[in-house]
Amino acid sequence: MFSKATEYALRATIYIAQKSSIENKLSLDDVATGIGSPRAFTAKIMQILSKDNKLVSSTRGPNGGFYISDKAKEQPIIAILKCMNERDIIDKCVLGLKKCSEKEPCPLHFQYKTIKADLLGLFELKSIQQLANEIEDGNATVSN
Amino acid sequence: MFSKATEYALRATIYIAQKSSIENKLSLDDVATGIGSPRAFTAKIMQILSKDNKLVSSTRGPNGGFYISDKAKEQPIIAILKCMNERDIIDKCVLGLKKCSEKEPCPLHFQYKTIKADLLGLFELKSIQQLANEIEDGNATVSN
DNA sequence: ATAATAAAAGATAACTTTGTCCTTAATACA
DNA sequence: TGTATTAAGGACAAAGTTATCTTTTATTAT
Repeated sequence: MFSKATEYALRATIYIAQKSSIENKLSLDDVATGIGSPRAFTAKIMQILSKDNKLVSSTRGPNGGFYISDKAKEQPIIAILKCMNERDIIDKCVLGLKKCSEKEPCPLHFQYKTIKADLLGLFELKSIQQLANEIEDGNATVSN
Repeated sequence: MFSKATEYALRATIYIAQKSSIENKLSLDDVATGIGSPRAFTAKIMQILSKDNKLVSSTRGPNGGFYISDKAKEQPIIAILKCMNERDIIDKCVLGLKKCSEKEPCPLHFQYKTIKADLLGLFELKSIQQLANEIEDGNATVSN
C-alpha cells in the first residue's frame, strides 16, 4: 500500500510516541533498532518527520534525540501520511485512471469508494497516542 | 495501491474482454491506445498476461493480436493480480511488519483486517466479464 | 517460396526508491 | 574553550520500476 519510507515513518512515529518524552529522548539508533529499519535511511525519514518540529521534535547534541509532544500525539495518523506526501494514495483510482470520478468512473469506482472511505476513516480517527497505547498495553508491536 | 504495471494489466484485460473476440482480436496498438498506456511497456505486460494463453490469449502474424476466451472472462479479477504477482499486496501489513498476525499484531492490524477482507472480496467476486459489461453499458471506462 | 504482419524476446536506458557514507552544525558539559 | 555527542545535510550507490528500441519468431496471404 505505502512506500517503505512511509511504513518506517508510521512505525517510527508510533514508537517514539510510546517510548519517549521531552526528558527522555530517543536516539536515531534507538528508533532504527526499535522498529527494525535501516539506520541511515531512517535518519532521512526522521529529517522529514521532524522538519520544523511539527510532528516529531528533535534536538542535537548530548542527550539530544527525538521525541513527540503531548499535543502532537493527539494528531491522527493521517498527519504522518501528509508529512510523507502520501496522503493522496488513499484517493487514487485503483486502476490508475487520472480522471476517475463519479461522472467518469472506472468499473471498480463505486465499490472501491467505500473501501477508500473506510481506510480514510481509520487514518483520520486513530491518533498517534492511541496506537502508542496499544503498544504500551502489550496489545501490539511496531518491531520487525 | 498497485504498481503501474498491474494497473495497466487490469485495464488492458478488461478492455480486451470488452472489445475483442476470437474472430476480432486487438493489436498491441489497439490496447495501448484504448487504455492510454505506453505502447512498448504495455507489450511487456501483455507478454506476462498471455503467457501460456492462460488469462489472455494471443496469436502472431496477420490478423493476430490479443483476445480473451469466454471461459477466461469468467475469472475473478484477482486472477490478474496473481498473474502479475501482486496478489499478496492485499495481505501485507499496513505498517510493513513481516510477522504481523493475530498473535503478534501491529497497532492497526484488527481494524485494517476488515478493510483487507473487503478489498479481497471485491477482487474475488467481480469477474473480468462483469467489469467489461460496465464499460459495454457505458457505465464505466478504462481509458486514460 | 516470399513478403507482410504482428507478437515474443532481449538489450538497454531513464527514473524512482531505497539505502549508505561522510562532513557539517548544534548542543551540553567538563 | 575544547571535546564529546547527536541530528542535519549532501553526495553517492544499489536496486527496482517504468519505458524504449531492436531483433527474432510465428503466422497468414500472395
